[in-house]
Amino acid sequence: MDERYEEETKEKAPLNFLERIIEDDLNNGRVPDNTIVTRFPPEPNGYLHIGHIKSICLNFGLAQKYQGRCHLRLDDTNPEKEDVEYSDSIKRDIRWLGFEWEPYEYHASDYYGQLYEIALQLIKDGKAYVDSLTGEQMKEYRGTLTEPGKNSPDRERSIEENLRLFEEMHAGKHPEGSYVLRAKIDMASPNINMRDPVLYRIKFASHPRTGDTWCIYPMYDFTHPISDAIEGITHSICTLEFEDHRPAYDWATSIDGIEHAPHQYEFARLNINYLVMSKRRLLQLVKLGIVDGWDDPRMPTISGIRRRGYSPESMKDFVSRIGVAKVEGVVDYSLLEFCVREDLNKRAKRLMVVLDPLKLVIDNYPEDQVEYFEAVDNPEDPNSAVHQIPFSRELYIEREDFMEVPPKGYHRLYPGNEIRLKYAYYVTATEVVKDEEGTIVEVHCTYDPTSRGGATADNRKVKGTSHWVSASEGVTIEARLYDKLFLTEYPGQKTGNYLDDLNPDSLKVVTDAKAEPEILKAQVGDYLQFIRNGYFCLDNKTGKTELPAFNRTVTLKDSWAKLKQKMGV
RNA sequence: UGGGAAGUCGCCAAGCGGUUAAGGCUCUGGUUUUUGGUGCCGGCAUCGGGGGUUCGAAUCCCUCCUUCCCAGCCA
Repeated sequence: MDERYEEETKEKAPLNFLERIIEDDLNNGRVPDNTIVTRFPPEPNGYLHIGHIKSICLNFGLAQKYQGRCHLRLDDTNPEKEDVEYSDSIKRDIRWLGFEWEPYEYHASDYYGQLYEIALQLIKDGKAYVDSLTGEQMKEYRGTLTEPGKNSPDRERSIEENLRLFEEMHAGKHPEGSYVLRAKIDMASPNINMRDPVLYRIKFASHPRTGDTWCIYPMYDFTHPISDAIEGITHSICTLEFEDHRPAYDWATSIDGIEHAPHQYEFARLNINYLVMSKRRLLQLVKLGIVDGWDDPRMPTISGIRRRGYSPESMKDFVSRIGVAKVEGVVDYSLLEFCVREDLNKRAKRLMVVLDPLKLVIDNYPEDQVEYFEAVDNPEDPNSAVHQIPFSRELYIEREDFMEVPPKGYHRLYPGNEIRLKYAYYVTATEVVKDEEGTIVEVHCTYDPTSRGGATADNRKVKGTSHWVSASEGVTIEARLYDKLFLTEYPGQKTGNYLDDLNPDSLKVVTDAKAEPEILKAQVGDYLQFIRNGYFCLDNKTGKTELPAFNRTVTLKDSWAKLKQKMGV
C-alpha cells in the first residue's frame, strides 16, 4: 500500500568498494564473457588463519555473488619455505568454510615453463638483464627511500650475453647468488619496487611439485601477475601492502604477448585485538611449545578455530559484518565472540554439566530412587527434540551456585533460600558440611515434592535456577576451559615482546567435571551448550579415549560476573 | 626529507553537494525468561584541524596534522 515502504524494503545493501568496481566493470562490458574471475592465492608455507578467512570469503564470495568463479592457486615460488603439509591444510580449511574451487586448482609452479619463455623474450627485447651484483651490492645500488638508485654495471650487458648467462643459470652452471635476472625498468623510480626488480634467482632447492627440474625460481612480482593473466583472472584482490607493487603488476601484464590484462585491487587486511596473526609469530608459538600445535584451540588458525568449536557459518557472518574497505583498523575481539555465540545459541544442544562439583544432598528424597526429567535439546528451536535426565538424592551442583554468606544480589542457593533445580524440583538449603580446613564439602537441602518439573501449583517464584547432575547416574568428563592467549589488546606493544603478554591462564583443564549421561552421544563436530557455562565441543583430536574431552568454545555472556566485579565482591 | 595509502561514535562501517549523519559490536537503562543465557523495547557521533567554494559540504578545492606501507636474490 505504501510505495515508499516497498522501495525501502527493496533497497540493496550498500556495496563495498570492490563490489562497486565489479558492477561498474560488468555494466560497462569490461569483463570478458561477463564472467568475473577471482583467485585465492596462498603460499603453502604455513597454516591459514582467521585473517585469510576474510580473503577467502571475499574472493569466493564475490565470484559467487556475480556468478563468476574463483580459482585456488597455490603460490609456490619459494621451495625453501613450502611444503605439501601446508597445501593439504589449506585445502581442508577452505572446504571447511564451505567453498569449493574444483576444477580450478592451480599452482604457480604450473607456469614455470611459460614464465621461463617470457623471461627469454624479455631478454631478447632488451627488457631484462642478468646481473652479477652480490646481495650486498644490490642493496647499495638500489639507493634509499629518498635517494635514487644507480644502474648496475651489468645493466648494459649485451642481449646475447644475457641470453647465454640466463640459459646457463637455467642449466645449473652457476651457484646460488652468483646471478639474478632483473627487469630493466628504472633505477631512479621513486617506487623502490620499480628499481629493476629481480625476476629470477638461482636456488638449488627441490620443489614439492617440480622436484629438481628447476634450479631457478621466479619472484612474486613476476610470477603473480602473469599467473593471473594466464588464468584469465579479472579482479586480482590482495592486501594493502601490495599497493606499491601495482606498478610492477601492471608492468608484467603489459609484457608483449600477454593478452589478458587483469587488474589488482587492494583491501585492508583483518586485524583483531588480543590476537597475533603473523605467520612468524604463530610458527613461534608452535615451535616454543606454548601451544599444542597449529590446531591448538587457542590459535587463530582455521584449524585451531575448528578444533575450538567455532562454526564456519559464524566465521562467514563475522567477515560479512566487518566489511571491506581500505582503512587499516582493528576489529574488536568481542565481535568475533558475538558472532560465535549468536550462531551457537541457535544450533547448540543443551546439556547439564557441572564443571566445579559440589555435592548436594536432598535429605527428604528417597534414598535409592532415580527418576527422569525431560529436557529440551534446544529451547531456541520450536521443533526441538528432547532427552531424559536422571535425578537422584545426591547431586552435584556448581560450587559457585552456593554461598554460606551471600553478597547482596546473589540469588542462588544459600542457607534458608529456595531455588529451582532446572527441570526438577525446588530445593531449600538447610545445612553445610565442612572439612577440617573449613571448605564446604557438602550442602544439605530439602525439596518440595509438589514442585516436580520445576514449578509449583501456588505459582511461587524463585530467583535462581541451577543446573545439576546426579551423583550416581552422571558421568565424569574432561573439560578444557580456554581463554584468550594474550592479556593485552596489542601483544608486545609495551615491552616489544609479544610473549610478555601471554595469558598464563589461557587453558584450565578440569578432569572431574560431571555430566548428564546424554553427553556420551556427542560426536566430533556437534555444537553443545553446557547450560549456564558456555558452548563446548568434543575435542577432534583426543576423541573418545578414557575420558571424553570437551573444549570450551566460548563462555556465555555473564552479567552476574560483571555485576560482582562492579560491586567488588 | 622520496613514493604509495588512509583519517565519519570506544571498535567496525554506510554516506558520493540538500538525510533527524544508516546499521552492527561494545557500553548502558528497562522488560521477558525453568540458562543472571536468549528475546524484546530504549539510550549513546556533526564527520582529524584550519581556511575556502556554495543558498547549502562529512561529501568539492586549498592547507596543515596524524597513522600505516615500501630500501628480501620472501610472498
